[in-house]
Amino acid sequence: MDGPLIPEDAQTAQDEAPRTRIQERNRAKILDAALGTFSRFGYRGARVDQIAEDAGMSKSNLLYYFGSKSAIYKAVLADLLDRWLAPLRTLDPDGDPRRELTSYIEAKLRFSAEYPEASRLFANEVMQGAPMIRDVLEGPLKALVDEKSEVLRHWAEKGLIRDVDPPHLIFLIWATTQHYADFATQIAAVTGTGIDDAAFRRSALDTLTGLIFEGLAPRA
Amino acid sequence: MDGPLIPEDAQTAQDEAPRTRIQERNRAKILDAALGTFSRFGYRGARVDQIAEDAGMSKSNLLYYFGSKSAIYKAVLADLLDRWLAPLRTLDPDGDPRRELTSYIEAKLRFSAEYPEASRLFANEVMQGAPMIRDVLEGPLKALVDEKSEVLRHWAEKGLIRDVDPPHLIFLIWATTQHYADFATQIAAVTGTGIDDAAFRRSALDTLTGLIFEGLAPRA
Amino acid sequence: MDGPLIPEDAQTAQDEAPRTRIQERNRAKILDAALGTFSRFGYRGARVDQIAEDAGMSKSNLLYYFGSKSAIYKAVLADLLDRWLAPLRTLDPDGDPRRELTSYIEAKLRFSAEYPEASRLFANEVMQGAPMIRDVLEGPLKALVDEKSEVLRHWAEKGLIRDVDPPHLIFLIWATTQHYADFATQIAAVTGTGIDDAAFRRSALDTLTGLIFEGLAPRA
Amino acid sequence: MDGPLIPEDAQTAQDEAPRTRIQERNRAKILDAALGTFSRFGYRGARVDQIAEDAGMSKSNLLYYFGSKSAIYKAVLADLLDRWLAPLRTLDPDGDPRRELTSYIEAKLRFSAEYPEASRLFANEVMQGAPMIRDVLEGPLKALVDEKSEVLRHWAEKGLIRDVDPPHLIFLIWATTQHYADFATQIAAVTGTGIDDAAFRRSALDTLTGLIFEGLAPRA
DNA sequence: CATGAATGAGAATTCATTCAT
DNA sequence: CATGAATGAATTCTCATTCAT
Repeated sequence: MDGPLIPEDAQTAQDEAPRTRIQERNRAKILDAALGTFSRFGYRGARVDQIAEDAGMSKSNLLYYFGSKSAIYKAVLADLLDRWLAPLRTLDPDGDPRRELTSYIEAKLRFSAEYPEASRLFANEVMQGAPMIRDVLEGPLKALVDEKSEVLRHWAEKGLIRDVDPPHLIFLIWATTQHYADFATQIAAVTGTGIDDAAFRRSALDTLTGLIFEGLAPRA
Repeated sequence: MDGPLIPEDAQTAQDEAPRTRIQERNRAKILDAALGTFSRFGYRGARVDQIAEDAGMSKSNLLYYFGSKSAIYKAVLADLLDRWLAPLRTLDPDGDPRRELTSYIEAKLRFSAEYPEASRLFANEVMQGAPMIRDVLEGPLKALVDEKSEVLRHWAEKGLIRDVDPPHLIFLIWATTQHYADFATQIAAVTGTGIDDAAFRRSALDTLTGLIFEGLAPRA
Repeated sequence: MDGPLIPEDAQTAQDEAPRTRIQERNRAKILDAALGTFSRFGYRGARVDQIAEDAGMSKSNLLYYFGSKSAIYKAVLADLLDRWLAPLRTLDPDGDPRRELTSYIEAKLRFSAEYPEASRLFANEVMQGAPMIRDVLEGPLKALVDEKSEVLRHWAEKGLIRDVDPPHLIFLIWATTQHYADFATQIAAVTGTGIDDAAFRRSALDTLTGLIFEGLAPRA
Repeated sequence: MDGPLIPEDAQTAQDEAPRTRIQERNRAKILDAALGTFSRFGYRGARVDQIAEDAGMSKSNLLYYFGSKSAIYKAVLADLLDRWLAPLRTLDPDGDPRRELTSYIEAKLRFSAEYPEASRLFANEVMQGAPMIRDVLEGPLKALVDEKSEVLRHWAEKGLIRDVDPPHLIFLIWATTQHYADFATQIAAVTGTGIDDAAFRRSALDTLTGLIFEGLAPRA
């Protein structure tokens, strides 16, 4: 549960080659541009030309760094998966449930606000059946969910929270927090603003935690 | 707020051409196949060939019915939009909040279970910036959300529910109920089952309504 | 030198079938529409759909009358070829050169004004190498030109006109008179009017005959 | 009245991209092949495949140079328009009318002999309504004709030529000289030779100038 | 007579990728 | 490192023609 969730392509890895400064920078520019394009159009819809242009280099040069379109896609996915999962990992069994969950939700909302494209790319990949990351979902992710479900059950047993089905609670948090990134267009159409607005993010967090906790809290 | 949300192409609609039996059947077969393909690959990723094959006809014949890929896409979208929105429309201001919201959530979950592809297609369209249905989002959808937000505020004033930000509550319901369709792959990877399983749907509904209402209910 | 220059397609001819009133009318509508389309776009550029639409019938029905696109084209060409050649045929060896040539030029200009599309279609066919009417050009047309060249030479011998190369004179008349139909767009762009304007046609005729005859007339 | 009549596509021109040797050669090969094909079949009838084949390169590579069929067509037209117009520009008001007009006619005949395909392409474009070059016809071309018409009127006033309607004289020259290129097929069918034959060109020029000038010359 | 349904052979582009320099 | 040149395998869409009714 430590290393990268997706192993880099052998082709790309080139363990021997200690990357130069310029290589490092170009790889970063490519991954950044690729994230933007893939998140907007999905894997098949994205064009290598556009990624290259956005990255400010020739298509040929881009393919010099990543041998193929799919290699870029995989690299981008690998890059974001770790960050996507990180927040859940920090959920502390020994912490106060309300505090722990609130800070988790807050972290997820922040992620949606800061990396909406990553969120959308992830959603896209999963919606298409997770062809590239199925292994990650069935392996590390499932393990993590199982582990944290245990934490929730543990809390319930101790009477700290009401007894709910842990996975469904986790899904609710994932769904709602991602929604602000993935459906930003719809939200903007309806409310005129979005998650990148601080006040809006605040009210989203308040409403969300309000709903969740007033429901979770054991009654007197 | 009655007619179809997306007007059919003038070209297609023409003089209200009374479609023959065979036309009706072929159009249906095409729309059905198209929904499957578009929902899996998005607009750009979908191939007309495949839609035709899934619909059991030649590509040429398919294009005899719908002049272009984008025409098919629009027709599919128009078809689903109405169904997607229908449940919210039925929310009755004079009904009991718990009963009303529960049946709304149930309807949405049922939609996710019965038409997961439609749900994913909708999500895909919105995630790409809603190029085709932006008007619908900013017009009819916004109007509907505004209207139902009033209902929620009304209920809060009467002390029937706790005072929450209505749009965020609506987003939460949308997000969670769609999640079961859109992220079915991830859910299956983690839980081994999904929304098409009756028991699972039951527990999803219970957990969801449990969380929402115990939090919405005004305290003594 | 009597029958039609292009024999009708065996397929179309159907000697046995004495055409009904309605058949006759539909054939005429088709030929008319076809002339318009072929003259605008050339053979390859023309679309059967459009001809059918212009003729006010279904594509299938059109193909019931003429078995194929090329059959329509041939029929149109045959129709116009005779009319195109007719004027030259009337040049009378025993008439007054000035009167004969003037009325010939006038007839050609009238043809350009009345049937500009026919003129353009003919031009188009010839410019593409006359694939359909090469036989007519090398046979009947050459014969006719030879015959009338003799007339011109005869006139020259009798001292009625100056001695010029007959074919070049004929070409000059063909070229200039057709120009007003074929290059109508260019002429309109430059002069703001065209051959369909009576005054313009008059001045074209006057200038043309003026140039030709003051040059042809033997000097004292 | 100096720069190219049709501005190159912004896309292509970009930063005055200094073309490499190989680019220059390939562009030339393409334009050459395109001229041949377009002139034979017109815009719609021409096939990109064939142009590529004639240019000795793959269709893909051709499209690497010119992004689309229409871009090639425009480039070809732009290339030829200037050359088509050039001769008229040189008509010198202070020169001797007979000498000036003769050398103009000679230049036009030479153009027809050397670039019959260009002539036919131009004719084709105009006959279809000049969709691409209407602006040129209504602007630069009209201006040029107006200017040279003044020259002719000026000559007439000075008694150097007979008083004729200048535009019609210009049309006569255009029509006849182009005729030898555009209707080469017909001319060959009738005479057995054509403008590419030196003797034939000579007799065409003599007959033409003979006709025109004996008519233009003021009588004693 | 007439039309709707269906199709296969094109035709123009698009696009990831390879090659040479 | 970097880029221009080149390509072949798709991919959408067009269009004349055939078939069934």
